[in-house]
Amino acid sequence: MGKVNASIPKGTRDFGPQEVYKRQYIIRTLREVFERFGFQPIETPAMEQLSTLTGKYGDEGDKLLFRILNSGDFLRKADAQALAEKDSQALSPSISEKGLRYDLTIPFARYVVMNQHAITLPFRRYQIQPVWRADRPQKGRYREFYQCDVDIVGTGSLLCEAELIQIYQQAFSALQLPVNILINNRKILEGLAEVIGAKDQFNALVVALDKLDKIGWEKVIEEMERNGIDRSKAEQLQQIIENSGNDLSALREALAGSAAGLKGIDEIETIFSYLNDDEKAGASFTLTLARGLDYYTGTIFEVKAKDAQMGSIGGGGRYDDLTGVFGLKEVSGVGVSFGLDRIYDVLEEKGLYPETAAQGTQVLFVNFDSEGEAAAFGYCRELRAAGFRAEVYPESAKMKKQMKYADANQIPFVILIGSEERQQGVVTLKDMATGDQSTLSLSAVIQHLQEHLA
RNA sequence: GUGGCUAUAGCUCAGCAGGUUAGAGCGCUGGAUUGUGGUUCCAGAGGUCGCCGGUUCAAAUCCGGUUAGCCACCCCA
Repeated sequence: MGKVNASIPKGTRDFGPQEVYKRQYIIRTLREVFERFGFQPIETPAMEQLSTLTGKYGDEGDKLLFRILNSGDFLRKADAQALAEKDSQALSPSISEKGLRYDLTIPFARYVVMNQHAITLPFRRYQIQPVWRADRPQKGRYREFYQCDVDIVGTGSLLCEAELIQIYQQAFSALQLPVNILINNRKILEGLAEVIGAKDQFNALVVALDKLDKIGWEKVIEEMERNGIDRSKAEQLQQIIENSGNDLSALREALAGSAAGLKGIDEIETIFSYLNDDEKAGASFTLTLARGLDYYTGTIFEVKAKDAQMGSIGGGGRYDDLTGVFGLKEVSGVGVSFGLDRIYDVLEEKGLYPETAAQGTQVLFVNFDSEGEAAAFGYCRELRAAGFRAEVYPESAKMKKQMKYADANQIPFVILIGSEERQQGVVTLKDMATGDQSTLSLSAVIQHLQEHLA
């Protein structure tokens, strides 16, 4: 076999031990919060039927789906005409029936429909798994990344929205990461479109408005015009938004002509009424927040880390009829997602990992010779039984090499058992941070470690 | 899908008005120190300069192509 270049696909990454420890720390923290709120874990397959995935994320989303080539002699069953014309898009359905999941929400909707018999609504689930998007990678954007989703389906209660805000706050508080939580309601945006008479260009309006912070009113209006919204209507929208800002009562007057808009305002007010003062302070109604995904129908959320060069690290919203496309009507759901990889990047950038995030070996036994090795192996067994993470260096290499190994792996304690120690039935314990050494019995070692390791 | 930048040792990079033998720091190996790492000193190994082609007496250096990575746009976690 020829030598192949060692590489991994664009937009994917290997994670070394230190990185995995940190990722596990984030996941552990999130899971604790999720479970505190009564959410239950599920997992779904990496691949789904392509029919489950297509058409759910808009045209853009469909392009970003990773498709899995059928096994076997797939060309024999391929659409002959599409193949002859080299029409990839038309050919695709006949040679690819499966795809990698694009998010966790659609697979969850599919799960709910398929497992109706086994779950009791309302159902609270969390799910921490990778998703894949055939995007062009860049900072904070990967082709394989983890989402950590919490959703409640089977109730339209706005208590759920309030809980999700609490979950965001408690999770990021536990991670010691300051964030802004932005909240809006799709119905309010619909109300705006209705009031200015641009109901038919709702999507264009929302996509353009979402960029307001970034590009300013002039460019937003230009983009709206490009997408068929009259300039006068766009300017009317600007007027409304500048007048009311994020003030709900002012907005209520402006949207007086829209039933949907007023309902949206009612919903936001109800949600805030459930929150205490601290919680209210950490979440802000943001009229220009407009998440693109087509299925949101009510509240929408987005989370951004404060003072960080990173897009959103979380988002979500309510979808009144998510399971409808799979044949289960009138099941409302609301949920939010945490972007693990982006949270990781921000914590890394800000140096916010606690020292306890690492979970490496705590004690290394130096290997002197075959007799010492056997003694070390036995002591190591006892330390492990006592709950410590311990290992014996597997061969009697030079002491310098073994010490370097302990150093490189940030192992805080080293135990030496040479002939002298063996004769006296003791071991030498070295604290790598201070360099201090002491000769102790194993039970004294255990006591010492219990006092000095977290 | 569109645009910009980059590619030299295991890693981070220098070298590039073309010119003999391609360098540094870190890391690695050995030694100073045959029971002591992280500091210090000495020595050593390690490169078809991403790949293909062109210009030239001569290319890591200039030109074209190609591949890969990064960044931005679109969109998003």
